[in-house]
Amino acid sequence: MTSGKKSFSKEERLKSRKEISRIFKNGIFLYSDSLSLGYTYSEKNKFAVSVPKRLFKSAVVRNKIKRRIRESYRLNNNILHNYSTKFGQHFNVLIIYKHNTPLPYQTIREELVFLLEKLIETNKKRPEFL
RNA sequence: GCAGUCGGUUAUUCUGUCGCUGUUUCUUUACGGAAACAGAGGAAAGUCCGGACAACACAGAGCAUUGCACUUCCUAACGGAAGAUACUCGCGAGGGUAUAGUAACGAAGAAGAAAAUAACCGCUUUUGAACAUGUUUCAGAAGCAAGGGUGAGAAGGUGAGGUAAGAGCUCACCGGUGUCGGCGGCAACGUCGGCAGCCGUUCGUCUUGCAAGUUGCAAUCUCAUGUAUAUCGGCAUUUGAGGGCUGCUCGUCCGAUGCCGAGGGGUAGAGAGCGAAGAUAAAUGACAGAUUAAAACAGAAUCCGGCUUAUUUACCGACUGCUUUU
RNA sequence: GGCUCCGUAGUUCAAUUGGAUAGAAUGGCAGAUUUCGGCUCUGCUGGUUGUGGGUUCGAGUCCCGCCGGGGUCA
Repeated sequence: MTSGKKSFSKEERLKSRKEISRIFKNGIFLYSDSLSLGYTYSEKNKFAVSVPKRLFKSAVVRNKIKRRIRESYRLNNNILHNYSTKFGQHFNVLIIYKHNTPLPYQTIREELVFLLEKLIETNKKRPEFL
């Protein structure tokens, strides 16, 4: 695992259409003020972002939000990787943007960190799902 | 100096830390790693046009449908440039819209007498009757487009002659149409002069010329997974039932490895198409600092050429109006 | 990404070749009826025809540009 480096390459992206629809069908969702996090268990940590076209018509705004979320995941994914190497549990994670105005980078990063820690705590409580 | 018109250019750059996509090279048994280079726009947008490219079964002919229609030049085509004419907005520089033909046919609601073969009111002459004997009233005949209200549009306009009253009925000037000739222009057309007949407007059908097969990269092809050329019924039997994502007809082509119907099964991946940006959950970024400020509109998915729309800052060129000074 | 269709009262739909005040049901409001409410009856209200231009004497209708909402294709 490349947990020491702050990278976000093709390997860590959630690409398969099947996996994403599995999250929507069977996944567990956690919420913060402006983000939703859906996840399932898997063999490797993977990550994807979605910003609905319903909220922002402009492609420029949608791209900007996606880049902010992806960047904050890249800088903070060691939270998830450290947990995985310790307990041997991996996740497919999907982040959906909910807020109807584009938020600055700082607040997005704080909310994402909050959600990732919440994800780890709920799984610590329920190890029987392994 | 201020306000404005038209045309054009520009669309940040640099440093540090971390990171993404592609190509090439090096390295490694392999996973991988390192370096170098390249990495959104003037509109990438809207999808409004046209073309390339691809598939479909396009020989060809006729009919229909749709679109376009001033002139010259450029273009593969859309379209563009420069002009012409008419209308229109602006004090102006300038901007916008339209443009083939008129032989034939049709329409123009309400209002108005009448919407093109114009007599309702009215004007004039005349016949008869009435009694109030008149510049009268009533009834009839004939002539008249000068006046009237309506309307987007009313039978060329003004003046004079003329007449019972009137009228392009005649004349002068003006406007418009057709035609002949001169001059200018490659041309559309402009301008000058002569002649003709006095000449309404809008729209549609129609006629002429040119162009157009349809569907679209989620097209299409290959591989992998899966599988089923399953099964049943009907049609047709060598001439034509049926068949086209291709407007209709003729013709042509396919046609038992056929067509139609019933019934039920499987895939949701990869590559080519696809590019010196080139992905396939889809890259071109985040933070800090500097540049006096980095801002507007906005993010490539087959490519190219236009059109239209959105829009910031700075600058350049040509020109217009107003004001002040010389 | 391509192709394609549609925007009329708060809601569901009409409106002849372009022809006059854009109509109907339902809803809302007021009144009558009832002890009160509902049902019922009567009257009123409600539209810049998505938006901006153009053609025309006249545009919901025809033409062009924007805005918004669907459908479809592998």
